[in-house]
Amino acid sequence: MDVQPENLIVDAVLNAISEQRLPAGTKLGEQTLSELFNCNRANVRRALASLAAKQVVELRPNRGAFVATPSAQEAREVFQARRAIERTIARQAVARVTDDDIAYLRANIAAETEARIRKDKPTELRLSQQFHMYLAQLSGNRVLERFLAELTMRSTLILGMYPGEGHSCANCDDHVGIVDALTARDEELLLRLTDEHLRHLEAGLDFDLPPVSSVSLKDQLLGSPA
Amino acid sequence: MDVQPENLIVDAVLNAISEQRLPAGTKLGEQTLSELFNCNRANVRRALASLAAKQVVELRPNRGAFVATPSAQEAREVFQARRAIERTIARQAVARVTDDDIAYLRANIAAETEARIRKDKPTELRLSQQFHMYLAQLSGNRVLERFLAELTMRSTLILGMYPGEGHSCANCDDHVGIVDALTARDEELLLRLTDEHLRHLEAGLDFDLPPVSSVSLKDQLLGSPA
DNA sequence: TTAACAATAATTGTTAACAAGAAATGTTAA
DNA sequence: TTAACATTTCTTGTTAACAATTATTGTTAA
Repeated sequence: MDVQPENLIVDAVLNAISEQRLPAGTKLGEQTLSELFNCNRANVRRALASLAAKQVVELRPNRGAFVATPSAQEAREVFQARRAIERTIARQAVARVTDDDIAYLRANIAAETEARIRKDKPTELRLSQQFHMYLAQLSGNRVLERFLAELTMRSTLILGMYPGEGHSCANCDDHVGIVDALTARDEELLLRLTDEHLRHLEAGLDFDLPPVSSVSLKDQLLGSPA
Repeated sequence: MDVQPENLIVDAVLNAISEQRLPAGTKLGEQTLSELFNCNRANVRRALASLAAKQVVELRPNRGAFVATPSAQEAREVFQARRAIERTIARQAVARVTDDDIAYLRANIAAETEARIRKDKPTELRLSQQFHMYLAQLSGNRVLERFLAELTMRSTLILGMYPGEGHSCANCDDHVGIVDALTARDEELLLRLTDEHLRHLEAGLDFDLPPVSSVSLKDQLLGSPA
């Protein structure tokens, strides 16, 4: 059995968003995608509908599909939802985590740190998301896992739209603390650190400055006229 | 601007599931729906894809669309997710609730109680779901609201599949307690009652007895051969 | 009667052509 | 040069016909 082309498209778009190669607002034309993936438009439309259901793509009637552009309000809601969900995930994870899991998580953090030093932002972002999603898998609750998958994706979009100070180091540090709490099976500490970690992320956002001027071709071709 | 037929279909199916007129496992044929709603198959397929994204419909390749049949494991996951989400919703609600909201909620409970006495199960189910969704709206968090909409829908399917004792009265009583806690702005009590309410619902399920034999025509035509 | 097989019918999946709408381009007049 | 308008081009939305798969029915042989 071969892979459905629509899933290929969905995964490709999600990966691109995960690594911030696709900025918020980018138009996803049907013909463009159908040529890129050698498939007909029906598959493209299914893929776009699926991405829209995940709130990662916005479908404007007669206008086309665009990478979602979360507002400041949505950003707050996303992070509040993450706190609600990751709290429960953490409680489940601390009860189910094995030594192998902890080894994996530490390796993940090491790779993330290394990516940060290499200034490889895409890899760093992907690994950070992977960290959260691994805990979600660990929880054994696929409903929460699916919800969090959507929320981390939207979080990446939000981080791309409202980039405050680059607090990537703080991110790794937080993750280390979380794994330490997991290792100690200290639930109370884990819950506190998880909540604080998400608040750090949210606090680092800057909603004021950039209305994120159109990322049109002009800027990409001529560079920013400082 | 007229209404998109696909949204009509989605709403109709969701309403039917809300009132348990559509049992889990029911086949949703494309032609059947396209004739019912006087539209072409493209609209039907979009609607079914949308319902599948909400986890309310299962799409089996080359086989068609069926109302989802949540397993016992999924049921547990759904209720755990609800506890996570409704906890945060309750915290937001208690901070934002107005007297008008409380009046609405009490009227809703009254109607629910009356429906129970009338033995009007569909209305009772719909109103119970409405109660939870009103609190979700009150929270002001549309992400959580959307998640809960999916979860309440799946909960109704679950209640239909694994019906334990009819604890509808307990349901109303729980709701009364929740509104009382809201009225008193007693957050701690509210959180406790909300959590307990969801645990009551889950505890009332009976996973053992009915593998829910095919709800095929036979039973509907001949009745159960006691 | 039952089981296996064959033929038929019905349903889903795919494709391409056409219609409708929006964006881009080009033109004209102030 | 700019602004408004008309034309063209491109993109999305819709429809219907066809292909492929599955389910059903009918038949035959044990």
